Amino acid sequence: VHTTARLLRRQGYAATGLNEIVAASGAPRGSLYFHFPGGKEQLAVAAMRGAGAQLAVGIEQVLSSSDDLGEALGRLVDGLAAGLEASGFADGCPIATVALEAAGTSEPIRDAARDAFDAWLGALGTRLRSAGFDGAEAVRRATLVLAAIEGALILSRARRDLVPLAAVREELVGLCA
Amino acid sequence: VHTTARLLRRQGYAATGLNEIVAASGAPRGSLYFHFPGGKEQLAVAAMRGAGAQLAVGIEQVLSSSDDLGEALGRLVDGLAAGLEASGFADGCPIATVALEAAGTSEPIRDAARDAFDAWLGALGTRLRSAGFDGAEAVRRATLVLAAIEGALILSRARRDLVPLAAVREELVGLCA
Amino acid sequence: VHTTARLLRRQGYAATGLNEIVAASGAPRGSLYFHFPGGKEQLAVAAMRGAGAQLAVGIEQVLSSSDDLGEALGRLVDGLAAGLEASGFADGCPIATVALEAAGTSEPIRDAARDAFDAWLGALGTRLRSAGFDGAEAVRRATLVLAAIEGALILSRARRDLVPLAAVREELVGLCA
Amino acid sequence: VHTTARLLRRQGYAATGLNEIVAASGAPRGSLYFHFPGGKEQLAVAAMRGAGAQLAVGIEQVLSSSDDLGEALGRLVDGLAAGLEASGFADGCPIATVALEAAGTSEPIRDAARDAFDAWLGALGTRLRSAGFDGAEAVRRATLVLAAIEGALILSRARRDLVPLAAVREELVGLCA
DNA sequence: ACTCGCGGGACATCCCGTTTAT
DNA sequence: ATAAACGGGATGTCCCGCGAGT
Repeated sequence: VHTTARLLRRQGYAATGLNEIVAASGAPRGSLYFHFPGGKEQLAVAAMRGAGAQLAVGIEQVLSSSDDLGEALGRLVDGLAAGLEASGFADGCPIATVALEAAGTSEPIRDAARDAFDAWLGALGTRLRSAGFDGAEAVRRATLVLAAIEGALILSRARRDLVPLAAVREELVGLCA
Repeated sequence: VHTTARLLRRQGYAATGLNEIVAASGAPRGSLYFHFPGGKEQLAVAAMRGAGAQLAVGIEQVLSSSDDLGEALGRLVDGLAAGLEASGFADGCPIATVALEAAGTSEPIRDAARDAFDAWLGALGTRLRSAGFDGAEAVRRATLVLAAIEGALILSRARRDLVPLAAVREELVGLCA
Repeated sequence: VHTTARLLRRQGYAATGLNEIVAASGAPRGSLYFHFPGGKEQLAVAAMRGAGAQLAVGIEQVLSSSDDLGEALGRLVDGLAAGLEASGFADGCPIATVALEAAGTSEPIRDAARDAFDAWLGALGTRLRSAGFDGAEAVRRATLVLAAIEGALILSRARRDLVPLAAVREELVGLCA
Repeated sequence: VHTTARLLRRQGYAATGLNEIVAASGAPRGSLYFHFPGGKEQLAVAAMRGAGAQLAVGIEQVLSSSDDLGEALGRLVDGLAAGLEASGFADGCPIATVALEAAGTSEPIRDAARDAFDAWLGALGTRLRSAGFDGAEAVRRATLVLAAIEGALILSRARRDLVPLAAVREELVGLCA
């Protein structure tokens, strides 16, 4: 399950074979359809929900690590950038890749993606409100922050350097200071 | 070729079969490897470069359609949002989907994605400079704008509504006014 | 066990999965290999022997229901035809389907099939002798009757109508009057 | 294709794997779905139609090999018995096995079985009419002959001896002399 | 410039038999 | 005697890339 999340994050849904998952995880092939009768789709949903919840916790921790909003956001982007670089620009957003290719095909996967994004948006919005943004503006600004980070992860993966992430970091910190 | 771009935009690289492409396009099956000896990868690269160049032209046109920067950016997002909604939330960014899943696998595809993003970034940067941003800041702000739009397209596809795009539009317009 | 017989009669041995049996019967999955350590084969043999013995009793009852041999045979065919039609041409001979596909593979299954056929042949032979046929001729005629009925069940299932069974019924009644 | 017919005759539809067919025939695995886009079912139908037509020709030849009806029928049964014994009681009717197990599942297979049986019935009926049977009686008697032969093939395969076939042969010859 | 067919290697699914716990 | 989980093999399907034969 955890292995599935890692592979999905790097390769996406269609490019990740079930054989690859069982080979990489060491899990028994036959047990898969016992635990996940829904097959590949159900497995992907489970992996996405797990990764989404885990990252939500991480986001909340980082955002509450500093009283200064700009510093908190900066640390958030820095953490993602560090993870991306450490993996050789393989580990971007664990949800976005699958969401983009399977959103039009599978409703359960789309739901899992939406829920993950909503959780992250909620954490960002809460932090923004605690920094003085009022309700509606906090939601819009949180959406901008999340979208900009997601987009910067794509750009950085395509370029294999951290320049886009760094630029977005600067801008976001400047905006929210 | 054009059909390939449409399918890749919606389904991504691995989920799009060669049979599907030839069936949807009506093109002769055998001549594919005459025109594209590199096979599926080369075909995808061609589709991405075509779509990237086409969208670059579109971006430049919209950005130069108004002297007011905020209005120009607003129109850009509106155009993308209209296309997304018209396609039933199927047609997002024609590059991002493939870039995310194949960036770690195929270098030519990654190059094509980077070139497309660079072209769009260049158009945005030029427009920002003409609106008064100085060199380095223009590049950073252009990166923020592109990243935010890319991210908002992902969020909107996952939610099947235009709320994230609208929020990002408001924020970007406010920022660049 | 009884469920197994029903499924085997309709689908044959290889097409009937163990999962299907436990799902259809509501029996506990784990106790199957307690009662039938031999697995699927032993289960099939038990089902065949049960169905064979049950049908042997039915045949004897029908054959002894009339002093007139022709009338008795006619009732036998009528009963089978009614069962076939009532099941939507799904329930033919409970032995023949499995016998044909597994005869070359599994000796226990072949034995069970042979025993069932022998029991039915014995009942027919006894009735024919009581109607005046002498020993050797009774056996041959019983074989003809059983074979013709088996064959007619196949033809009727393939056609989804009772015409072949009716034709064979007429001929057999005429022959044995 | 021809290999498919042989395997289906011996093992039936569900027990015959596609792997087994391609291994036994030497045909390329990937070409299979080019020639038979319908997959296993279409392949089985083709095999059944081929075997049915071939056997129809054989039946007509044997039936016209003698002016004496009883002798012609005797030769027909003898030929089938010889083939059955020569194959170690593996090659029975090439249609019946598949018909029994797939008749309830696949309409194309049922159609192919019905057509084969009809062709054989037609050949038998024609021969019976030429021997003096009138129309309706010829059809009924032909049905009896075919059904008895089919049934005797089942009984002989289950017993692994030719006794049932020999008995049916005697009876049929006696009946039609 | 295009068709037909080859070729073999995945793919996701599901099966049957078993062990491990109660 | 029941249940959950293991284990690996086999299923039918379909894919992508390449040749001969026009």
